[in-house]
Amino acid sequence: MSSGLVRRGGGGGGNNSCSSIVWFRRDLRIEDNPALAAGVRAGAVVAVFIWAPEEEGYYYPGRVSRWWLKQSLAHLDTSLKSFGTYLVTKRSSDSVSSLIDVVKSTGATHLFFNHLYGHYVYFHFVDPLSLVRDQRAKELLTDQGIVVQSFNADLLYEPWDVNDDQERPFTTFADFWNKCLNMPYDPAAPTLPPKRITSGDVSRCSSDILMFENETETGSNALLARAWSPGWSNADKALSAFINGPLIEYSVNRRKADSATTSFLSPHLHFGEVSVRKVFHLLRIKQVLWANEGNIAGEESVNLFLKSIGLREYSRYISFNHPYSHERPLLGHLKFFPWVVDESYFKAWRQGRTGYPLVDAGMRELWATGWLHDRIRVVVSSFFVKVLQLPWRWGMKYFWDTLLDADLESDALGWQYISGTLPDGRAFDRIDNPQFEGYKFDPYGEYVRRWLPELARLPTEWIHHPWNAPEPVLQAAGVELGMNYPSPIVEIDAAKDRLQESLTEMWQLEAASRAAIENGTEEGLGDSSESAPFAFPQDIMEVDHEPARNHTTNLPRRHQDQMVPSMTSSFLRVEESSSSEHRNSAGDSRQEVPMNTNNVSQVHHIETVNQGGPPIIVNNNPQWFNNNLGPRNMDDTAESSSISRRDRDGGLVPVWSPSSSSSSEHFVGEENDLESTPSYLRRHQQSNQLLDWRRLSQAR
DNA sequence: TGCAGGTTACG
DNA sequence: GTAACCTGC
Repeated sequence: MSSGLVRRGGGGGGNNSCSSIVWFRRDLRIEDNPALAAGVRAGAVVAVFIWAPEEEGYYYPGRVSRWWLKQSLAHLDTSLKSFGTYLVTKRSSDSVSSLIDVVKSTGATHLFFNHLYGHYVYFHFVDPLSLVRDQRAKELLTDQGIVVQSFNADLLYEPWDVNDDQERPFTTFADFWNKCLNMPYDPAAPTLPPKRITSGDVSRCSSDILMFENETETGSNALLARAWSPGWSNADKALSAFINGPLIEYSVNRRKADSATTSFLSPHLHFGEVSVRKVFHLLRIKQVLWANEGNIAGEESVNLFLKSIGLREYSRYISFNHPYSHERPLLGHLKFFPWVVDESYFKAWRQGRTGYPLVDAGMRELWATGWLHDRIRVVVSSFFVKVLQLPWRWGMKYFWDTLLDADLESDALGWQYISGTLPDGRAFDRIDNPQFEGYKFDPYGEYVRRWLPELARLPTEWIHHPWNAPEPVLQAAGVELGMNYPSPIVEIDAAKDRLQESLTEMWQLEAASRAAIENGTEEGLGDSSESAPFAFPQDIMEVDHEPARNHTTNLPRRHQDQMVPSMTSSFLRVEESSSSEHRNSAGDSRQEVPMNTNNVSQVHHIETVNQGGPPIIVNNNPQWFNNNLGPRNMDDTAESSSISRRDRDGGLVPVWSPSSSSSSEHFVGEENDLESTPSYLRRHQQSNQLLDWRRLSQAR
């Protein structure tokens, strides 16, 4: 494996300069990579990637996402070789112990890595937030005598640096983004790649071969390489191509479902192949240029594209401030929404057999390519939540499993926005009509015809509502509704009525639970303890199933936001714990941050039958995250925060603690939430506590 | 210029 | 559905 061409300093050569481990994660790039730059500055570098999908718990990456990762790592390795070293790869179920192994076998004295801000669902450590895990990694390695330093490479501004006038986190996107654009200091300017990288001593550090796909998957992935070129230098080319090409027309074209006028940067950004700060930087240059030229449309385009960058930032911001946002609605009342638990609906949606052409075209494109235009993501997810009224987390999980740019933070934000569970999200009771949206995003029906060949001969007049087409028209087009293309599985009008009823029920339950709390009737209408576990059959991906129709009565409904059926292979069962256990596990012991605690008792994963995939951790009670979160090593908030502004890299990271956003009226509904006894909102009174990581690492 | 009425966008 | 925005009198 060590075919390193130019292994300068290899084989014990790093005699007087120290050797650093650079831990690559979702920052698979050479350019503008602060951790790598720090390693190069310090001396010799051992570049490491650790594949530990078990640490993603429930969110094992989907097939196409793994394909991308594989290509991206190969690309990175090739680059590193040309710079003078190569990528050490490790297969692990525990990143931190693998890091320690690498430290021992290379004699490294430093570890550098870049922050992740996302959700993190690791069974052993039980943390909702990557930063918390990273802090723990830092402490363990510091105890081993390693100097550890971490950096921001993924965001324009660290989440804890963007606050309102009262130093509280924002709860709406527009305010957040406005603040970002008007910060007193610019985002750090992107840096150039190092000139060369001196390799650390990797002679005694073996690499593992990483398996990212099985044989079937290799076949399914064969076509991806035609459309996509993963890897950081390709990402850079894609960025230039977009900025010098389609960007100027972005404001005009961005709504077309079918167009190639979006940036296609999202998978590159997800894996950190391109630095968002570089994107921002180049956009600003164009913005200034076009503003000077009086090019209004160009300026507008930059602003709009910047906004989508801003949404990505905001998704990390939300994850940081609300570590459960991938699991549960940010507005508590949605917990009482009676979701329709109907797998045949779910299946029809996945297979693109809902009877609504725009939705179906989107779902088939997603399945076939792993890609979906942003507008169509909104259409299919909105249909999922509002028309089918399926639990939003199912849809989110399906996106996670199928999207090439699957990104838990962005997708959680998107689904919550669609579900109306953000203060600035869409209204609950708004149903978008796929027929009208069809003519908006795909006015000539070209997109539908591409993905639904059975409708290809239908005239544009009827393409988005074939159920209204006269029989002779259908016949001429070879369309037999209910036979080769389904009739709508749910009528929009019926969905509207049903949605109204559900919302009424939701508000009633919410009021009742509020009343129960005020009366001290503790559990009130608590739903968690009585929601039955939800098992899923294995046939989910079959293609030839005729979706069930006309479920107008007796729809199975649940009030809890169910755990997601696994799309890949698993048959899952969740064992409930008693609600008193919930309270206990959640309510106490937050001062201590036990290290290396195996909280099996809190984790209700009982049965996972799972073919070759990673162990899947199942839990439908998000509280289990809570019990070992907590501040330690706190600094004075104000002081630390001012330091962090001056010295952005490698220094300050706050210990996660719930944000103060619940004091905003927006989240007030959650405040009295009985099921979420230890609700992150309940603990909002605390502000983010800052921890000086550098202090830890300087204890050398 | 000011207002009514229509249109668009909405993270 | 609402609020900002545009248009025509």
